[in-house]
Amino acid sequence: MRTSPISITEPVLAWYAAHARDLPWRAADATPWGVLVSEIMLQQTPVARVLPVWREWLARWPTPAALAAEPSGEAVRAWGRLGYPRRALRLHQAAVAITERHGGAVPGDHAALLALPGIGSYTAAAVASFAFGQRHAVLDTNVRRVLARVVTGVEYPPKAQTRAEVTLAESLLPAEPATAARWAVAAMELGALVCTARSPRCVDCPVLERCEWQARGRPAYDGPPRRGQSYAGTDRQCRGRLLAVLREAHGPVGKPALDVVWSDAVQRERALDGLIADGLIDPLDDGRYALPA
DNA sequence: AACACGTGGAC
DNA sequence: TGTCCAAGTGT
Repeated sequence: MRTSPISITEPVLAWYAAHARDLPWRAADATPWGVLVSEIMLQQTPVARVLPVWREWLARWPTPAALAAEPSGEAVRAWGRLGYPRRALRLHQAAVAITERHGGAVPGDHAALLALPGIGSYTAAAVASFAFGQRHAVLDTNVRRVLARVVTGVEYPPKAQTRAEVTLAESLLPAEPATAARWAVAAMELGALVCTARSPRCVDCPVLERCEWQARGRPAYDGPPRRGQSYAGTDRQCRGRLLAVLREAHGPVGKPALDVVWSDAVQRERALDGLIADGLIDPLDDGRYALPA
């Protein structure tokens, strides 16, 4: 452990001031709701794909109450092809909860955020930090990779987040809340732009001289193979096809319209049942199917 | 703790 | 072409 907080945070903050991307949810006029929507959309999803959808959402639903007033199916439809559509459903549920329990204002309290559907440890810390300027360890995949390299000296963090990582992230947090919040977003940005998973741009790194991975000669990852997620032919792909039919339809659709998008009937029924169980598709009394009301 | 959960761009 | 990966959460 070759770290004192100042030695890493200072250069990263300076680098961020000069190289941060100009993203709308970081603008001075961004609301906590805008930040929250961005954080949910960005889960496992690249910035470039989120940008246009985020703009549509914020223009259409500028407040949690505006979204809560619409059927959840509208959220699912407007989610488009971002993937993991249950996020849209949970964001709608969160909007309802915020409207009912918090008077329509996104809570700044970490515990209150954590209690909202679809918001876990990372997102609660991110919203509290980015939207409310609070001091929290914000540990996402970018930050975990940066710390693994710079501090621990290995190419990739462990598969599952460890207590040690949380402790390390907390130990690096600047004392001032406002500075801590800037460090949180700066460390993420460094991971997203410079300390990337593949082909890191070490020549552009503000902490190259303090990087333990660099000091060790950038040894390649040595550990159990990192999970490769197959997709073609899976229930996931089948669910995606099924839901796409509903998203693109104007109203309810009959069973045949769903049947034609997947040939394996057993798998198709299983996937449809799953979508219904998840609340992403409503089976109507007349035998047709629709996005949820 | 491991697994399910979408989608598409990059190499 | 297939693999890897992108600001995780819920079970």
